Amino acid sequence: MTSIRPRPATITDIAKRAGVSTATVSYVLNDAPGSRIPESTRTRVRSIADELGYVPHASARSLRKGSSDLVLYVQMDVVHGPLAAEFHHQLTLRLRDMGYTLLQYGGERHRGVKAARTWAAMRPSAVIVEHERLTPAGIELLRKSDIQVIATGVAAEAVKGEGVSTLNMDDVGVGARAGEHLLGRGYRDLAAVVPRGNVLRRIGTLRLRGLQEAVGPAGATVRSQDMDWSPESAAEVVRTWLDEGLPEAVFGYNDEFSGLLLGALQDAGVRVPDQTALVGADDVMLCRMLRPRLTSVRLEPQSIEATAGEIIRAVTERTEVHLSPWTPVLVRRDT
Amino acid sequence: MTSIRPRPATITDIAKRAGVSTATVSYVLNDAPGSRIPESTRTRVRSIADELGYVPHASARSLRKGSSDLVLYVQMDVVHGPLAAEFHHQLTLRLRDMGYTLLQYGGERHRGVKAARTWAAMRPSAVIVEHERLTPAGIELLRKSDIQVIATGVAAEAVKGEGVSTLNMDDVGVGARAGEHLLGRGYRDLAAVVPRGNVLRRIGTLRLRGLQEAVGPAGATVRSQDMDWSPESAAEVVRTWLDEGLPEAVFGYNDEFSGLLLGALQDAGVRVPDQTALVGADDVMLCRMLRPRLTSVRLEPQSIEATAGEIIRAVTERTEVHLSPWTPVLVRRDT
DNA sequence: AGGCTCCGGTTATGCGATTAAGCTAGGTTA
DNA sequence: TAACCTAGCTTAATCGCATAACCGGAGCCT
Repeated sequence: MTSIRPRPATITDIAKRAGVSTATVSYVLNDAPGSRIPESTRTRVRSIADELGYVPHASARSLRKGSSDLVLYVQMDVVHGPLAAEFHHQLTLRLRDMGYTLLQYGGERHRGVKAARTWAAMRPSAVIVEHERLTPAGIELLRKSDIQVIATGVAAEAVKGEGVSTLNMDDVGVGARAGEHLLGRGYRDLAAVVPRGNVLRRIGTLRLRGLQEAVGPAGATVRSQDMDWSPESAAEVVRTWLDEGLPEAVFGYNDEFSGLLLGALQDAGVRVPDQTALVGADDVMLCRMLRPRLTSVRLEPQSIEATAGEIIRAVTERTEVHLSPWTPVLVRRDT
Repeated sequence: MTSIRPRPATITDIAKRAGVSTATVSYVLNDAPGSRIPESTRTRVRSIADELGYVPHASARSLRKGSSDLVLYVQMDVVHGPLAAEFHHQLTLRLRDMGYTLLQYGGERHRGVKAARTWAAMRPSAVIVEHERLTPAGIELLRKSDIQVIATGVAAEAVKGEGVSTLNMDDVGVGARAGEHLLGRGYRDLAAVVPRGNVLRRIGTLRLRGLQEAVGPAGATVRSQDMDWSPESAAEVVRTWLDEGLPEAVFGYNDEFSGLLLGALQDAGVRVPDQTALVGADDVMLCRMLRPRLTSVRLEPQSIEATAGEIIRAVTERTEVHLSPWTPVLVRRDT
């Protein structure tokens, strides 16, 4: 019952059938410049290759050539906002044009040396990875394998200066923009939530810091509170506010958390924005689904194309680049 | 200025330093069973490997072994809902436990033979891919390279019977469940929207069909309309309804589209659900952010673990499996 | 003394591809 | 007629690794 497993065709197979050497086949299929092979042979080789369904073996090729066309994008959370999605897409296309293959690896949740070993085993040209996953030892290991490292995410700058490129997200700026807006509207008694969970908490803390730094000098205060991504948690937060006295304005970390808060506020009979203003962040479609429509801080890409181009430069020319290609901008709506 | 590029350490480097042959190194590092190498040599080799930051070259290894540990998950859109995300994560972990590496390739938007060639070049053990990207010729090419094919998505069954495994999504069932619910509540004049765009339109059409088949026999009618994923488009749809007469109930394709419709309905002063009921699908968090809370049809995973297990079976044992592991279930809320 | 076993390795080969360096037959030129 | 081209290939080495097969010496048995 064990059917014979098909073996992918190799240049050797083609060579045999065409009655030439593998070298010739290789020259033909790669259109090697300067090789003197007549058109008749070329067509014969090519048609046989076609007939056999030949597909070059990428890793055999890169093993021989000693260079890799692989770029690894390490990211475990598949869902990550429209901005990142667009960026990822652009990057993929442009890398492909440069002869690279961008593969996303969402495998392990691990970090440091262990993670670096996994990535290095694939011998990519570069690894694009959230900076939280990097440790000095991990970076060292990657560099020993001549793999470019590009750190992304919140405060990617933190790992700067070790031969690592960075792609920074100005989360402090996001908070600041929210703060400036609320201050301008005359609010002084502010509140903010910070999400629980490893990665999110970091981002949240930075956004909170931006908010505080923006409103502090004007004498405004910010109460902050942890929150989970659930309606129950939102309700609890709102209950605390009702107990302590409703803040004049709330910065809800991002649109999704703000959406939960808005629901909870409405349940509690709080009029938004009359009694309490609300600002989200990311400016996702949700903002325009809710009534009242949610005011938000969006990260405006300065130029996704240009950014992708810089990343490419880091990969191909093996230079170090430091980017922070999103400008936080307030989008004012009803809340 | 051209600094010398570091060369990743190889077993040859280790062998030289340790004063043994590469074979010994290989045996040691792979803990080859049955080889008789004393502990003293083992520790020496291992510590040198460590010192050099040695990481095995995955593709050299698989080239030699003649087998690939790569499974390719071809998926363009990074954002694909929480269900798909969870599934992807499970799959990754379980495949890893079996010694496979799941990589996501979102490269090209292309399909058919050209796409198949790209995938085949990486010599994966299996390719998991939306069935829309597969053509008979493409499948043929993959099979020639001994690559397992697993088709996913809407009506993946369409490509059944060619040695291809399928992972089907019961979108007809989603529509049906919505229909049954609305019928049960006594509505007879229904409306539905179908998203524009290649992939979404297919899903939408299937959900619509399910709805129609469920309510048709009872004499209910379904008006359907195209819609874009934008507030403007939602407003236009609502305007049409106001002109033609408000439907008693609406099936909004999914939660996101329903959210937009809800906003537009509220803007038009329509009371939901009193004047018009609304049912979404996917049961995302958004449902619990909106007020009124959105009723939705969720695809309940029968067992993500079991499903992942079956996929693994297809990959490892090279068998053909056909799965449809999500059951559509109505989640009743306010609308 | 000769044969056997076991230890601690080594040698050799090949996976699929690339590529520098040959090599041969036929034609051209001095 | 000999020397020299050139077209059209082929040979062989190599990338990093795995693995079957082998090998020399020490110790033991008969």
